Amino acid sequence: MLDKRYDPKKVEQGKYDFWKSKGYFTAGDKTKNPFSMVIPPPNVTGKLHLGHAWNTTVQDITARYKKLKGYDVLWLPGMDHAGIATQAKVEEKLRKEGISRYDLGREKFLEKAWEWKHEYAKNIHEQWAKMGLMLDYTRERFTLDENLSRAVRHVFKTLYDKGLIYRGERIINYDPELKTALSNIEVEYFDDPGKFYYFKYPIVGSKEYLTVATTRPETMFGDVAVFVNPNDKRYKHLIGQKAINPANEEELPIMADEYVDIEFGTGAMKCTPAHDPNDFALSEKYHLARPKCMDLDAKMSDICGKYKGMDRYECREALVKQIEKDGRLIKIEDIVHQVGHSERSHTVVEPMLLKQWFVKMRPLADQALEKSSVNFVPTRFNHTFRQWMENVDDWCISRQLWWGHRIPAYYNKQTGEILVSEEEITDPNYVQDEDVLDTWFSSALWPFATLGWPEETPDFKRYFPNSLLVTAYDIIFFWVSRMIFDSLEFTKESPFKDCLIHGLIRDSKGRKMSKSLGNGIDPIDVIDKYGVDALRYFLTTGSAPGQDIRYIDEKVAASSNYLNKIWNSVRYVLESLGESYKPVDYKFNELAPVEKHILIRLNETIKAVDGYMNKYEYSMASNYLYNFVYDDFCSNYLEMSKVTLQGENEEYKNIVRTILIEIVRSIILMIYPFAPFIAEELYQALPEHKESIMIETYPEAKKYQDDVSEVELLMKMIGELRNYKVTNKLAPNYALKLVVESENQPFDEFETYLKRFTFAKEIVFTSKHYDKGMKYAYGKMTLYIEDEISKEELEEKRARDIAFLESEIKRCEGMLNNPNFVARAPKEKVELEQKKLEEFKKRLSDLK
RNA sequence: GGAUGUUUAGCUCAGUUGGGAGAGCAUCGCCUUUACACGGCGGGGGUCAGGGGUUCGAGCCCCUUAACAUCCACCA
Repeated sequence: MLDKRYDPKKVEQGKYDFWKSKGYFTAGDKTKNPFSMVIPPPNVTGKLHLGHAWNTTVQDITARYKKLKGYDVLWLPGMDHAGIATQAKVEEKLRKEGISRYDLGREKFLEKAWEWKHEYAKNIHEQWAKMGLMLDYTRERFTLDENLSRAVRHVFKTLYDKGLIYRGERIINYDPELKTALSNIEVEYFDDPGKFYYFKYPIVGSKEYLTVATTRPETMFGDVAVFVNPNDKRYKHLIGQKAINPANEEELPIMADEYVDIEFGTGAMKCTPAHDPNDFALSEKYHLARPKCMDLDAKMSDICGKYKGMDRYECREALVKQIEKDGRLIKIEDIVHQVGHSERSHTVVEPMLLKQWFVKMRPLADQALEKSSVNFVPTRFNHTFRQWMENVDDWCISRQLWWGHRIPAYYNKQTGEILVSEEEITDPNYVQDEDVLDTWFSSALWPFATLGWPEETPDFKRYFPNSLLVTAYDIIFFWVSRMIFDSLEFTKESPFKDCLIHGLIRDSKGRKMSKSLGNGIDPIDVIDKYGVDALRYFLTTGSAPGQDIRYIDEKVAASSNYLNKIWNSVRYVLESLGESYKPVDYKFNELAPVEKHILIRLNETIKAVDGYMNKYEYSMASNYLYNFVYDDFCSNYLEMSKVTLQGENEEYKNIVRTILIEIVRSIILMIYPFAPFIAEELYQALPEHKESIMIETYPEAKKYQDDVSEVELLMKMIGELRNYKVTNKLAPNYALKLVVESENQPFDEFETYLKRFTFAKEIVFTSKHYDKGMKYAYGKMTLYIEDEISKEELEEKRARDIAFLESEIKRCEGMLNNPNFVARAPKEKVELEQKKLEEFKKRLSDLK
């Protein structure tokens, strides 16, 4: 017996462990077709947030739905070592203990990092369990597992041998706090307030000077030239001359290149090849030197004279003061400009000239553009992906960290020769590269490396390519695109068939959830308050694909109320079964119209829901189910069925009970992917059930058909009579006297239902023309309310109805008189409109 | 500068090849009716951002304007 109230805590109790222990999460049934997904591996840096909850719920809904549809579902779990993020956290923890990673050394530090990993992996497992995710833990992976590491080395070596990985000195984004290189996409640009400094650069052998403006005076020690535009009339005569660098009194050649924008600043630009990518390009073009004025701590280097060792910002201030003292400062302008910040440490990144490892992107990107068959949902994200691929730069993959996959490159101590090897080289003449690889280098192999690749394992053969990948749009560049090009390069196939993209979750005001704003919401708190099913339902319904959603507490509460509604309707059905209940075989054609009607609606609903589930349109699917549950089932049929259940016809009672069970069973199965815990609880309470809902099959739509328009008329009449009472300030149970004029006698129970729902004291059925009281014309039938109704009221109602019908008739006629419509529209649509027109015309003539 | 998205009821949002504008919350009225007061029944509230076009018919398709948001690329 179910409790009177739906209690999420009680319902959730024990179910996850039960499912897991039964092995329902484990894939491998070879008699079925495979459906495979890999989880986007969360970072082992902290606890999961609402974004993870959303992402994993979408996958879990898919997995549970597909399982019920008869697939062998593999949903592979795992976690990401998250190089920079984790190392930063571990270092922060050590700092609080007063130690740095250098105090510990590489090996000891890595031990600490592994400790951290184990601790946080435990948290993540607990959260996955709370969310109810049907993950196949027998296949769980971690990006630093030996088999994944082997895949990483294999990929590195193969790309290196093909010339697609190279080591070179280029301008990269450097994070001075974490002391590592970053890739371009790990840099976030913000509008920062800054200053634009205008300095005098005296011309050698002349009294003239050139005004050069810069936002970064501290890099002046690395200047090698001043550039102007060759077409700039102001400076034409200076090209080829020399200017004095006011920072260090060195002579700089004045050179010309089209790159310089005449309009911007003073039209004269200082060139610092080692600290600016554009200047670096100029230095390549003109073979200029590339002096570095900063070291790896972002402190000023040897070439900076008295500023050596100074912090970059302190140097800026001091240098400007010095130049001002020298009388060479013209002005300082306040500006707002875009400044790059490290995605992880949030410090201002420093473009630096460093020797790093790169993936040569052009050939890989072109291949991806040409051969990718990934089907993005919604499709517009395909453009996002393609656009990025078309403009991608080479990918800097080396990181000056310890936590990660060590670069499998070895250098000959004498010759400096590079040896790349998948196996460890123990030859004492060789020393391994100190750096590790970008985390995303290994994540990019996730869909196939987790299945055993590069070995042709049975899992790899069966579950690759994956059926689906689900992720938020913010990591299409970081992850999705890289999986696609690596997969095409190494497996010759796209990594997954479909890629379902969802949005980001925001707070109730639409702001991003962030630690600094303190507006983050812990999924666990939500679960404690409303239950995990309500959270899951909230996250995956009521929004459009690819859109962001806001967390709104009231909506989770509403979800919980909906589940409570289902709970209570099921409880009622179960309680109304009685001792003697036995399911019976019934023939649809022999049922009463009310039963036919609800079964037709049920099957329409199943068809719609199943269709949308299949397209990953969970919002639409849930919407159809919701309307069915509230309107068709709870408000209408459930109430109507009480007439039979409280009546004397024992035989038909059992048919109604059978149908009620069939309906709630279908509802439970359809709500199950969204809300598995309550669904399992309700399912177990059904008179006939398997060991678990997880091994059930999804309801199948039956093709029932019949004319049930009388049932619809009945409902319409009930609605109008209720409305009539409210607008006339009559009590809901006020007993009206009704007359129903009808050509044919409506179905047997028509009167009973009408009476029960409207408290009518008397209903007269007649086939003769009648005309008294308030009139509601439905074409087939006309309803009259015989009561103390004023003339004006009647006239008003009549005028309203006539106006409505006339406008509808006009609409129908407009359509039907259009040869294009009749010729092109679907036949059913045309017929439907003809039918409607006929009915409207009849009703209008009834009124007049 | 380029791209994408958003603009629909007081608020938050749905709206499936173009074919009678919806939900939740809020609000108002009635109802302690034996599944559910985490409820029932009913109501009010929208020129679907503005303009133009295609069409018999546009929230939906095309063009355009505006506001907001996001992403990419950026000038020292």
